[in-house]
Amino acid sequence: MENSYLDQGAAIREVGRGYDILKQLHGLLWLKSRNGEEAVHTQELAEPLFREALQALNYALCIMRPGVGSVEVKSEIVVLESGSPAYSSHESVASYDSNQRIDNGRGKRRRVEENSWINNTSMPYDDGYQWRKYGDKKISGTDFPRSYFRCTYKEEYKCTAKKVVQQTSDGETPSFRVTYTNKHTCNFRKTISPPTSQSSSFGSIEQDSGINQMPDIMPQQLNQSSCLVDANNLEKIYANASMVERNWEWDIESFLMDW
DNA sequence: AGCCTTTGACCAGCG
DNA sequence: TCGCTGGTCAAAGGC
Repeated sequence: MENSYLDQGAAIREVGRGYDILKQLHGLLWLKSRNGEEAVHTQELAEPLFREALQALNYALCIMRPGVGSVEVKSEIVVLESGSPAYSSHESVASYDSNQRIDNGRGKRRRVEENSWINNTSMPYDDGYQWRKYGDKKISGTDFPRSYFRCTYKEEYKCTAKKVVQQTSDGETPSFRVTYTNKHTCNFRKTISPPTSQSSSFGSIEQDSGINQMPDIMPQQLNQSSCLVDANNLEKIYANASMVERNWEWDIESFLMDW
């Protein structure tokens, strides 16, 4: 299979998205180190960003790899907490599933011909998008029911994104196989905006422009912090973080622009 | 009131 | 052709 320019464009966008999220993670690390103490639950904030970045990069790799259908990108995040065993590894496997069947109207099924990919994960329900469950089915040969989700904005924005969550193992860190079908066309995602002099409020659900997304953090996660950082301090920290990253930032961004 | 999940029924693909 | 199975619909109830 030959990649089209459209596919390359999509891949570039996904790589850009992953890069952007990693930048935000870098800012988070600064947030912690500059405050000296555990001012923010860094892990709690960083984890969804890691997952988001991995998902974007996995998807981009799927697009870019020749011979789609055999793509298998494995990546793993291990977050270590001092004084405790490794926080569970988070495994993510993206692949196109050429044998999967999808719907074609009420009850119709056919072999996949459009975009779908699989993500094996231990946290299937928080991927930054809003989903509405529309079905639940016990599948023969499996120990756990399969759940069917569609994008919440299906009607409003004709978003055709869907996902199917199948638990594959139980235990302390249960794993799930999440099959995504179709990319989101609604572009709605949980985001926060950096505080500005005009606004110090955190947290909004806004339409993202595709590449300059802010961290995928819910406002309540910030409010749960034992020591809140006021808006002015946070603004300074964001500014400092972006100064530090400027050295390596240009190389990647110019690459993404030239590619 | 509006959005969500649950759940049984329905329907079409597949062997 | 028929039964099994997986995916979706839609009513009902909950939050």
